[in-house]
Amino acid sequence: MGVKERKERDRVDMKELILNSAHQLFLSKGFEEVSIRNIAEAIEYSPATIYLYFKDKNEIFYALHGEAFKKFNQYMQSVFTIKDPFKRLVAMGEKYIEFTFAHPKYYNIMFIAEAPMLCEESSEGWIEGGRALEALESIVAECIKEGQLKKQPVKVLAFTIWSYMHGMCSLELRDRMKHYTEEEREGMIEKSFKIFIHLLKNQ
Amino acid sequence: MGVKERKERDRVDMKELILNSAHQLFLSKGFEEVSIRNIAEAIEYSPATIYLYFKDKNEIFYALHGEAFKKFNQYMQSVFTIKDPFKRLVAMGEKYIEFTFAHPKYYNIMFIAEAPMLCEESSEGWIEGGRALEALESIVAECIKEGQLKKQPVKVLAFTIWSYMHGMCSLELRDRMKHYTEEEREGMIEKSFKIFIHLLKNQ
DNA sequence: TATTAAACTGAACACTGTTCATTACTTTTG
DNA sequence: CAAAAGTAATGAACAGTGTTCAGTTTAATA
Repeated sequence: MGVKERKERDRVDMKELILNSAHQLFLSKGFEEVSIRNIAEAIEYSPATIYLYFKDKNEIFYALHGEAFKKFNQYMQSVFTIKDPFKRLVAMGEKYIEFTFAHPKYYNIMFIAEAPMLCEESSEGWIEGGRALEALESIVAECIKEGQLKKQPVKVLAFTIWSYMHGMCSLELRDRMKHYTEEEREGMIEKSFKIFIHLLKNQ
Repeated sequence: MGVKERKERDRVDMKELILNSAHQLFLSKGFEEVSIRNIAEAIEYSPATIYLYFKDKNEIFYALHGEAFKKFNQYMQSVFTIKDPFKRLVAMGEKYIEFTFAHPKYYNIMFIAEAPMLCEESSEGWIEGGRALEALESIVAECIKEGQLKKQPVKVLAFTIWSYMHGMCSLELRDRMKHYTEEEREGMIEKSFKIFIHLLKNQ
């Protein structure tokens, strides 16, 4: 009587097959550029079949959104070995920048695209995303406790830092730095990051 | 022999007709949601006609991009009456936030959307956008000269401020603050802005 | 093996941006 | 004024999109 169980396994496998295919296409083509027909063709099924496993295109990319956050958290892992909380904070910022430009397509669905966000709030993608934010908040809290940051509401300060990081990265990703000459632009992000760290510290 | 001139006027008029229609539709429907057929229908021409006046859809929205920046600069005008440069800087930040949430669709094409940016670098849209940035830079320069901001490279510091403003506003616009409870979210932007201003000032 | 249930698909719907041959209109020339 | 030339506008088509659904194929059960 293990039929039901096997069917369930098959369903999960099929979902994974679709997702893997979508993932691969997504990384090579970008977000809006991948079509249901593309995915269907890659796995040699009819486009209609995909709708038996996912509500719509959005649901597929929402799943990728979760994976992107997993990769992001993985990326951050290395900084947690750093003892000094402020140094850890700085390292986290550097890793953030690194991740952004190493995986721009992930960054896009994580923080910029509007499509995949219209989903349920309490599911894998958001949970994984929440973890990253909590990590930042706990570092900020530590920095405050150790007197390396001025005492301030942790959530608000963490959000302020996140805002800056995201603003800078997304302006570059979305090509909004054309006002600057090649020369000015060269190293702008690194210089700005140093300034921001100074702003945080010097008080 | 005023025929050529009249023809040229007609051409400009037609371009304006298309642009106005696109503008209106854009404000009510959003960016990707407006189709060439929508615009054509609104002005009672065939879709193909539009391609006699604009290279593609992108070129149409690039023009709107310029208008958005004009509106933005208009919006900022009021702060220039403020004598004290730091107060002017703060007021500019407040206006920036105000503009973002008063005209989210403008903000989107100005700073977030990737579509209309693939155009020539030295045209109206970018010039108008450059003006806004120059305004910020000159205020920052003034603040430094008057000792209200620590001496630092103007361009980099201005970019840092812009990054923060943009990051915060775009995270909210693109609905990336679901991690926060309604309570936390309430006033988060204002609180963060205050913190950021403190970071800038206290040194 | 016949029946029931689940899985899958072809074709269609209503769209999209864009192109191009053909038609309609306007201006210039003989 | 009529014919030729030039410009403006369009209908229809192309190749694509997300999505739905009636109908077929495949698998499990009685």
